[in-house]
Amino acid sequence: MPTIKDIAKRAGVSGATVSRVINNLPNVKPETREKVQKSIDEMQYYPNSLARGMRSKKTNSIGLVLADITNPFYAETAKTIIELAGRHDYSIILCNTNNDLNEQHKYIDVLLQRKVDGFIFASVHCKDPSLDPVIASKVPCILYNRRMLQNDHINYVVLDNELGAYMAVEHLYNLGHRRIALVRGPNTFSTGRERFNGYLKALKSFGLKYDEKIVLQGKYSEKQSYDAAIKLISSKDRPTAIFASNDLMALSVLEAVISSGLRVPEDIAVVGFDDIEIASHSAIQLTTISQNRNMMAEIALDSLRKMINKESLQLPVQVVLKPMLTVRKTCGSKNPTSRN
Amino acid sequence: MPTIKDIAKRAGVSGATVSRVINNLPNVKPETREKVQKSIDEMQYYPNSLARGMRSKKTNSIGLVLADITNPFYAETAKTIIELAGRHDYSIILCNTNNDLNEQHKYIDVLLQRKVDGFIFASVHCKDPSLDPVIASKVPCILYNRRMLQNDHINYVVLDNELGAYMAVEHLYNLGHRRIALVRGPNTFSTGRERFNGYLKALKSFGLKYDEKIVLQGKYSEKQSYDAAIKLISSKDRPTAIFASNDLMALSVLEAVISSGLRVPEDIAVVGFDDIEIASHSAIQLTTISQNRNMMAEIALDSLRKMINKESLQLPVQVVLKPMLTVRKTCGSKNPTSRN
DNA sequence: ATTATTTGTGTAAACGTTTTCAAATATACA
DNA sequence: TGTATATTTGAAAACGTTTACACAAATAAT
Repeated sequence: MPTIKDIAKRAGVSGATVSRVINNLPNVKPETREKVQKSIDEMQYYPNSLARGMRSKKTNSIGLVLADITNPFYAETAKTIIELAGRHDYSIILCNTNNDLNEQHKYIDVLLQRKVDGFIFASVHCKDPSLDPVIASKVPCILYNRRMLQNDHINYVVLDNELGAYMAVEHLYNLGHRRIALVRGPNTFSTGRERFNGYLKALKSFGLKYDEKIVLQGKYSEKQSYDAAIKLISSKDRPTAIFASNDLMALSVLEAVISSGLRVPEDIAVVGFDDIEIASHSAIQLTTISQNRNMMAEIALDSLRKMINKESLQLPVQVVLKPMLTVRKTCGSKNPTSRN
Repeated sequence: MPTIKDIAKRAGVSGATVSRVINNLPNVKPETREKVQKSIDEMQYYPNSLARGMRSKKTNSIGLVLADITNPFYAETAKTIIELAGRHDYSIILCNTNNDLNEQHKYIDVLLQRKVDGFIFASVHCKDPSLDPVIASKVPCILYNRRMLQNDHINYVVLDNELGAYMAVEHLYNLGHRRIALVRGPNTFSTGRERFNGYLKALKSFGLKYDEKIVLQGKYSEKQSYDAAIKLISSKDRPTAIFASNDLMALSVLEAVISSGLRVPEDIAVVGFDDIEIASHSAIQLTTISQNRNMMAEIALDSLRKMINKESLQLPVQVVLKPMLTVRKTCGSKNPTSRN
């Protein structure tokens, strides 16, 4: 592979001049520039980004650490972030933690060695010591989708999950449901907690009493939600509606309901959370809580870029976006949200 | 950020010795090693991988260039590859081309500058000049899922798409279907071509005549398939079955059928290709062609690693895996493939 | 024509590692 | 004890860029 010196030699100039051409710096005679460019093209020269990074102390890379790329929620996020990052010449190093703190710890180690310019974490645990080295390193960093419990000074972009959950339950209540079950996410995730709190808040505000027998645990994106739903369905005082803490769980709940020979929404209504692509499919038609994922990703990346470039920016960045209720068919409403 | 010199100074040794400790090289006195390690821990030192890469001529990174991360097929692939790569200390730089040759060209440029140790392409076009620089660079490279038309010496792992398509049509034929439509993928993708050929081959072998009126184009993962299905459904000589060239297209076909008020499989049978996760959902139950994606990813990565490490390996690597028919409900078969 | 300024180019140091080579120290063997 | 050998360590060069600085050449101002 040719280096800057090879180009310099062939073009009959010094390395410095080649560098100036590569970086489009001024003070290069047009004909020199042309001569150099010709050599670059002819020799298929690709400037070594390692060497550049060494000097300039910037790698133009961002570590994207996410929970599960096969969850459409994250896939859609990753797509947007890769796209936006690319426009600003950043590459994305993708890490998939499966919500495992050990995995995350290892990936953080690697990314710190790779001297990434910034981190995006989607999604952290409420209490997440694996992030300590990142914070200590002072490398810019922002949380996405889930936030931490303490750590008041850390940047994040999240949804108002409490409000989202409230809206979901409110919708069910307005449709006449009085016994509303929750298949909730883990307490160790802010989303799990906050959506649970929204559920509680809604119950209270509508005068429904909290019944712990119909609040079951379903790990995110796991088939544990299926079992939870089966349990709910077969209980003697069966709920008329199930609110699942995310769409993947809602899909599992749907599976359970269907396989039990019950109908949605006639026998049991179902609401999800996230509005992943498949939720709108005519065979699914899941009523769910939507969020503007593109905006969320955009805010995360823009903030990160500003931190990296030391542009002025009110720190910490702590953005809480508003959710939307998207009504489809799984709750039996007569007024589905119109398609865009 | 501390460097190797800072550690050396604090531990009272030379940089060389620190390097030996970091790399677990022999010939370091145990107490020295300990002393150095202590400094490393205390100072939160992370060896600069750029500098290491400069010397060792290895970046321990692999460029994964894929068509669309929001297509579960690719998301599942990415997950496996990231996981396997991590085990061998490789990081993945993820690029998302949206099947756009220009995008791909830009990403390749970036990856060549980043001096990735290898490339995985999922998925290329039949004719794909954007790959020329990669081939010229001699950086190890393997194609995944789709291959190129000429270029006989390039490595790939693909499925026997022709056979898969044949099996899909055969299944429909055995269920009594005689008028089988195809919503096909682009001719510019090997999968589109090969699956089309398999379709043709099956028609011929079962004595069915090819009718171009029921072979429509549907871009992969686009809603164009929806329109194609609508057209098929509303044609005067309506087909009794539709074979879609991948699952995402099959999902769109299902949408079209449902929204036309027809039933699957009673009025129209549907087969897909890929067996993405959602295909097995009880609300979908898509009969489809399955492939062992994990094995495919594993072969791709293992081969690539061997090329990188210059281990002996029969080149070119050109693996064609066998597909499987997974029978569910969308064709009306009484004998679904048993779940694992 | 002389000086001042601008423009264009090259030299060399620096970025943080790894690795070769040589030197110093420790150990084995007689 | 002396020599041969093995072990442990350090100095310095190299990887491929960018950039500060110096200088030469070209242009502008007097």
